[in-house]
Amino acid sequence: MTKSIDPLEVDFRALQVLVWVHQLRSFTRAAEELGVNQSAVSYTINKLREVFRDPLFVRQARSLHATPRCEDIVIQAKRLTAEFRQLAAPPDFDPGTVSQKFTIACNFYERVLIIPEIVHTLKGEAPNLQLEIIDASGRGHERLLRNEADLLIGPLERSDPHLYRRDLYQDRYVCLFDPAHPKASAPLDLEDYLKLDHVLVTYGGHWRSRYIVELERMGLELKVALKVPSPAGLERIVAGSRLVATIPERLSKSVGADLRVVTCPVHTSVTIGLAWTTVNHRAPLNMWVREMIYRLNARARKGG
Amino acid sequence: MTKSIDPLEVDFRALQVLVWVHQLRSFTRAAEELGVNQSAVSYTINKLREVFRDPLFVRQARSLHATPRCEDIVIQAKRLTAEFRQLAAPPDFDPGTVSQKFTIACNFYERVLIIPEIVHTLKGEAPNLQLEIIDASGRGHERLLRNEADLLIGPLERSDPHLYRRDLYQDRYVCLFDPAHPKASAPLDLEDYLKLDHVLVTYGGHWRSRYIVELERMGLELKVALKVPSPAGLERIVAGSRLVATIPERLSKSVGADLRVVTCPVHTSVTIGLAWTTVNHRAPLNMWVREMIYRLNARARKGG
DNA sequence: TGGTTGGCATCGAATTTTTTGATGCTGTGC
DNA sequence: GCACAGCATCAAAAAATTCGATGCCAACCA
Repeated sequence: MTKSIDPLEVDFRALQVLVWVHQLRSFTRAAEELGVNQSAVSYTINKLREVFRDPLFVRQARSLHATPRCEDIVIQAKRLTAEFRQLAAPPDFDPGTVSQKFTIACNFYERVLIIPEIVHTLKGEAPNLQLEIIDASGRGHERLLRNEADLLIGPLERSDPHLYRRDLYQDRYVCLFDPAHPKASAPLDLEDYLKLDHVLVTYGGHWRSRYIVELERMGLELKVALKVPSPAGLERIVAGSRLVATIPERLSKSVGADLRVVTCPVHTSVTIGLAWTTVNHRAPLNMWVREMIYRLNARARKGG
Repeated sequence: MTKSIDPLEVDFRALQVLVWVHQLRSFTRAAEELGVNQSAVSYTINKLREVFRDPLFVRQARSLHATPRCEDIVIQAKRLTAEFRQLAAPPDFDPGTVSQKFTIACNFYERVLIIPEIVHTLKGEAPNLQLEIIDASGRGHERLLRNEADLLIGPLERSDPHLYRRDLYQDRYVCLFDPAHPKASAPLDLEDYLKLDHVLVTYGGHWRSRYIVELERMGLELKVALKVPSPAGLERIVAGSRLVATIPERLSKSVGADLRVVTCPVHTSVTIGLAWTTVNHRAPLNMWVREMIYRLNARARKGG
């Protein structure tokens, strides 16, 4: 009779039935309200009676009275269902209130060209966001998969089956010369290019710049006079020297201020894009940040 | 595919499955833990995926990763299930902390003889209880059924099918005389009793004292010289007069201080008891109060 | 006092949901 | 490239829920 039913097999619909019966003081009308048979309501209330070990509702004279315990349970049930509903509702993402952590992995290029604007906009629209920029160190994919970063911005090569990606724009390569360099004024052909003394930016990790890959594909090789891990300080290296550096065009706007910029004769380009994992694919914050970055780069995408 | 499942048909067991999968990072081991088939876990998680419109768990390389939304949901799910468990658990009633309202209906007799001790004990053990004593006005049953009172203490007559009851003790009737009254010293027989001038305590409502009912049953009638609604002030009415009052013995200890008390020749007694409704039958507070009152009257019950 | 009625309880049948066991599929590690 | 781990999926079985009909009880009415 008073067999102990595991409380866990109560569902929120049962609580809903309880609330309606309590509200309407009638099994029959609650059943109508819920669009089910009266005996289904009876069944549900009986189950709840066993779960709570309490009569919940008793008939007194004409009307149905709720026990004190029932009153209590109804109040809690309303709260629990409301909270669960809210939990189940598609999270109405509000940038203004998010206070989550968000980590972006990227490298020098993106830190100089993309990140500042992102940070500015993000901090403006989501002031409480705990934003962190980490160095991808040429291992962006790995860091994504380890959940060390929520989003990777960088030059994307192969399409990794584990990652989602979205391209932002393509960037051509240009060569940086000291303005006094003999080849600095004329258009540069491939033959001349190969004769120059090059500063090679390795970008640290396993990354190999697209123009290097392209040259290799053609069976050619660069005369590398100096290797540097990043374009930081590149300007002062090239200035006043015979060295030539090949870097993405957009980067030259930043680091090539007083240098001569000439189109690179190796016709290829690097694709800058976003990458993320399935874990974050549907996360509202991640989606929102992705969308924002994509929009911020709309101009660059159109070749600006 | 993304069909919208009503969140209300999620039960707490499903949330439990979610929590275990999250904990163990494995459908299979969660299934073992829960003692069900792996495909049942898969089924449940799939249902939750539809409810929450989120993958919840994604496989990445070797391991199962939880989405950010999932992390959030798990935290909430733990809280909700814990709260529901507590709600479903038989309420471990603690008098020290109850702060409910509790209303006792009774009449003059009980207010004088029983209530003071009850109030004292109740306030001692349940300091936050909001206790209210209301006058039954001879309509105690009615007030109970209307939930105006949680408990009725009084002389119980017929056994009302709607009410539960528990008897406390029985009280015989005694007669109060002015000490100077000629009949005050000797034992009183029925013949003399009927010749006396009586003060009849009506107790207000529909109540008829048991000795009156008994006399009636014998076809006898009292010479009523004065009717008063309650024993309040009875002492001063009887003192210095020829009038005789018949009241329950225990009451005479309070209101008959300077009067002569003689056993009433109508051999009957009134039963004082508790009455309550089904609504409160299983309510812990009500049960606790009932038990306490019963214990407090243990002495009286043994004829003290 | 007996008939009528409103409303919850209960029963067997029908329906729906959940579980099971078997099998498929995909990515990993050797 | 093969074997394995582990989730997905399928059909059948089991269990839970709902339905429609009916029972039953108390209240109300004449």
